[in-house]
Amino acid sequence: MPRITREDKARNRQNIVEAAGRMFRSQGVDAVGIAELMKEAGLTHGGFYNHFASKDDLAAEACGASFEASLGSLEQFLEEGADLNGPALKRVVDNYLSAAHRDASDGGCPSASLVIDAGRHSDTIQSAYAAGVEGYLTGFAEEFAREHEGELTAQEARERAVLLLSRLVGAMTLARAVSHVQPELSDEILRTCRTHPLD
Amino acid sequence: MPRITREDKARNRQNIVEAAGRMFRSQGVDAVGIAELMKEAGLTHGGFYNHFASKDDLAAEACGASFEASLGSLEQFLEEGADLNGPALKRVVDNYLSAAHRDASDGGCPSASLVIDAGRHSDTIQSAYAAGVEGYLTGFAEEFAREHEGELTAQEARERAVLLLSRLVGAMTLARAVSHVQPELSDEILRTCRTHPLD
DNA sequence: TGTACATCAGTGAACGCGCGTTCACTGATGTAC
DNA sequence: TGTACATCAGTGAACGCGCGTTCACTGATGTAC
Repeated sequence: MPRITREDKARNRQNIVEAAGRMFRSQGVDAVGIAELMKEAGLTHGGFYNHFASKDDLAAEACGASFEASLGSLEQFLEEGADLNGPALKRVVDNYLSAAHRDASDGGCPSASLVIDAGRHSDTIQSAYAAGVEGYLTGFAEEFAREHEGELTAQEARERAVLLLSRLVGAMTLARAVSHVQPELSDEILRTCRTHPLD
Repeated sequence: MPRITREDKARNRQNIVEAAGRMFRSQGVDAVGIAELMKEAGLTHGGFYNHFASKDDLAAEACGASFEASLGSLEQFLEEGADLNGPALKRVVDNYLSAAHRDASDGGCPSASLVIDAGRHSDTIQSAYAAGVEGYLTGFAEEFAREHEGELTAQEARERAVLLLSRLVGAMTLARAVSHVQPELSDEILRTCRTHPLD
């Protein structure tokens, strides 16, 4: 029917979601326009509404997709880590609180990048965000339980997950907030929280 | 010279800064328009540029003023706390990670409310934000040193301050991000971090 | 398999709107004498 | 102290701009026969 194939349409849609995922995370939902976003996906702005009912709808889907990708990486990281020496979560933390993640052009972990956007936009976005956060907490809690088998109750593992994610998100958002004017302070925040992730 | 007295002008200016402080913290800098903000201060939008060179300039000043007020409250809280039984910082944490603070209509602590705005706006704002964060860290570190006199090196007190602020900011922003769609998760985050602020 | 045609993804101009900012105007205040 | 006048804070209309969204149009694709 269209002047492109169905496969092309599906690919275009996916390109939009992925571009939005990156741009919304790195610049914030409000700071990215439809035209800019469609251009990044290799299209013109007019076609946007062939794929999504509104910008908010796309934001919610992009948020969900970003979390899905991010959680996928986390799972993979933890599985690989099980074979190496040293606790895998420690390596997750070192990666999370790295300068590279702070400066990531794709915005990095959605838990940190979208934490303010989630609260300030539609409930659709907030629901996708909350589901992603729950995914992170579950993943962390499972890993805590695995690394301290028999020593931690499920409740304690869950608590540690909440404590860890709060620390990670706080440290990363703070580090980003001051990185341009106080790079040493930004580095100090990351370094300190890397060294004592659960103190 | 003007049709109001100099005192009136100064009072108007202060009203604008205070209104901006509240509104920027609770809704974000971009979400608040000049007209809306001037109305809240009891004025019309045209007069804005008699007081400030740009919206960014006001945002920076409002950020600084919000931190000043916030740090003032903190100092006072800590001084009062010295007389009471129980560590004062524990009470600071309980206050910070309360549902009331999460839902505060004035946006609450600028460290948490402006953490994303700081990174995404002009360096003027970011500088004011970074100075405020440094103020919080110094205040916390001093109190840690006071409460554990002789047990902590200055370095260790500073580290604890960084760890605590990261936890507080992360927990508060996460709790706010999910509060409308997952109120139980939001409460869980606050409760867990209240119970184990430095674990 | 071949042909005629309806579909609809993509295009880019256009719409309405709200934003930050500018401007001509006003009139009470502060100043100069 | 009293008067004449210059100043400038406040007002509200207006400007230019970019936004999200809509629309008429296009033409290759997918479908019906």
